[in-house]
Amino acid sequence: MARKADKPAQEAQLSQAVWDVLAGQGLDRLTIRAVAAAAGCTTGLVMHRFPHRRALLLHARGLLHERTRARVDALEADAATPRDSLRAVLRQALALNEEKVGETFVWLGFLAAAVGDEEMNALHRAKNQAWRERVSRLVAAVAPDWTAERVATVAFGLIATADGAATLASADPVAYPPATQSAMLDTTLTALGLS
Amino acid sequence: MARKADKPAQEAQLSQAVWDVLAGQGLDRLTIRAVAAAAGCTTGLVMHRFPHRRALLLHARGLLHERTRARVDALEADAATPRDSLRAVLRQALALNEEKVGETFVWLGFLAAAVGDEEMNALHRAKNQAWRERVSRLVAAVAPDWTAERVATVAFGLIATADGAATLASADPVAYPPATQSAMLDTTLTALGLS
DNA sequence: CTCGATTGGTAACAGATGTTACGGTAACAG
DNA sequence: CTGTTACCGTAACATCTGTTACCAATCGAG
Repeated sequence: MARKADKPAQEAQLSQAVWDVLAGQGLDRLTIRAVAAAAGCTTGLVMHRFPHRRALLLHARGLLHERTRARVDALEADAATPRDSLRAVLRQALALNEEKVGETFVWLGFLAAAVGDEEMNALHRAKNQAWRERVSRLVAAVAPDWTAERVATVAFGLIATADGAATLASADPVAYPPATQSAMLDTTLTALGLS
Repeated sequence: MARKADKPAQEAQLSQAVWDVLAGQGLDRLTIRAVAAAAGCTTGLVMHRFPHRRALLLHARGLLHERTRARVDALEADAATPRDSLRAVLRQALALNEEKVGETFVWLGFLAAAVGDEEMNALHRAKNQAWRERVSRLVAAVAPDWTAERVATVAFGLIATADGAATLASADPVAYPPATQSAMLDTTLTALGLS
């Protein structure tokens, strides 16, 4: 072998650069050169780590999924009751702070990029299915006597509410501040008998 | 004057072309030439109608808003009771048919394009505020004894749910078919005491 | 120490993109 | 009928994009 190069670390750093550009400048400015500049390297390194642009995006997309999964796992493990767990997991999907606003922008950018890109779309569907199963499991734990159909319907509603609220809040933080998002989530959970 | 040219009609046709490209090929394929091809004209006409690309996108974005506003107005006028009105208006925000799936893709594309584009973002905020006021008004009509704060919170929740469901369903129509979306909305409305 | 392999930067290339300049053409005014 | 003016297609331009080819630097193996 030759030089010591921590490939996974570099790939993670490049993925981070993809996030930064995506959250800060939008999808159309997401170019190889912009990513390289954000990562503090040249386009050469980028193209040595990833065969082409799509591979870079797909890796960054997977890493985003992995990061949120780890965070949600920790939240779920730390919660005392199923109710707390469900609420905490849904709260982390909201755009309650600057970091989450950026993350929602990134999520939105990837979703928009998935239009007309089957592989990206498949990645989204897989991640979303895991997310749906998790919320369904938590709902079932809080309401053990519900039918599977009602659990699925309510889980869908909660996911739509949380993702939709994060999207709205990211695009208009003034109209939907953290306290408003939080109150809305609690109101929804209470109405559904889950709080 | 010279040749007869129905400018508004052409602008609308070009906006429709923007719409088609955005829904069918995604945001990164939304180029002047692609729009011209979809509209069946040349890039010359496009650049004669609009000073630059951004103006074209902004106009198309406004037209999308206008179209949905007209549709929602009609639904609200046709409804017999406030409850029916609220339900009908929220249902049209879902992705219940192929056309609405495409429209959601377009909405998503514009939202992603608004990242890092202040003018586009301002347009989104204005449209969203009108949407929020409308839903708030309908909720208040169904539940006249609620406080203004509860009305606002519930309206936010309903908008987030509908928009989120439309987004999820557009990206994964198999997992979230029309019947599932519809059932979810009714479940949410019932839980909130609005059906 | 030397050779080879690996790493990563430089620069070039082909293609696409937004935009502009120009020319022909059709309709209306007189 | 004719001149003028709005209309719009053609083609060029400069720029930006993804991608590739090439080369210098660096480190481990023998």
